[in-house]
Amino acid sequence: MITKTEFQIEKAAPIFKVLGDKTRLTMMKLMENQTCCVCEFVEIFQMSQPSISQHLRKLRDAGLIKEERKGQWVFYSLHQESEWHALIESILEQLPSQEDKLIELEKNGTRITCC
Amino acid sequence: MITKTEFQIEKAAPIFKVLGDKTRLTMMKLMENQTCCVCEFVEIFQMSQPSISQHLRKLRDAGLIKEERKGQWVFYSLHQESEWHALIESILEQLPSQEDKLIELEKNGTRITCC
DNA sequence: TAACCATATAACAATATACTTATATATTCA
DNA sequence: TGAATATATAAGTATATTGTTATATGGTTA
Repeated sequence: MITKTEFQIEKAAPIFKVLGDKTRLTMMKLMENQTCCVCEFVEIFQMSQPSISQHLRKLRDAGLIKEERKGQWVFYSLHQESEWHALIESILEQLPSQEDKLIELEKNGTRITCC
Repeated sequence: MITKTEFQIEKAAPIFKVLGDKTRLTMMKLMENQTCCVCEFVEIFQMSQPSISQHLRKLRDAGLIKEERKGQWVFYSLHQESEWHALIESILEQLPSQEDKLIELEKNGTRITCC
């Protein structure tokens, strides 16, 4: 017999797995306070666009973020209505701000066209 | 240049990765309130002893738990002095109790010799 | 409509993960 | 000391993960 608590911990583990990658964890921290565009992430992480898309997909499939299309751009932000949102917030607040990465973009003049 | 915040999030991601497995996450929740013996885990998870040992090693290598040998048995418990302990506690308290798994052992009469 | 941009998906390769079985090590006890 | 018990490690295998390049999709604009 599968008890309720077993079910819950089995649902929680994949949430941590998806957070267990430095790219995705940094993405989540960046989205803690703002909506981010795919092309921003591509700049920030210096990683191929498909790779960024695939990371975002995992976060979205886990229900942690939501997407919003605006013209040709897609913006991602935390999915506030997620059943995991309280847990996620309590985790993110214990991680250091990653806003310097956005500021870095400004400085380099590699700020993105879309935003 | 690697900034301090980059370093920290790069250190945090592997912590979530190690929690991102249902066996290890359940182990952590069980150890939240008590010290557990390897053989208990073997019974609870109905998994081979080497597999249990390997999971415990990952938790230990991440600095999340500590071991204490008592005779032929090895007991594991949360590593309270870990730099991650506050984060870990805040996570575990949001997960459902797994104590029913220990109670189940009692009922089945498969309670372990060591404890 | 055609060219162009942003994003997603597909297919693939390299590496990591989580089991398994076999074996080594450490401790107890007869 | 030798057998028994508990745990750890090694080696191998199947599967999962994360990146890549190539291509498809969707929206914009000339």
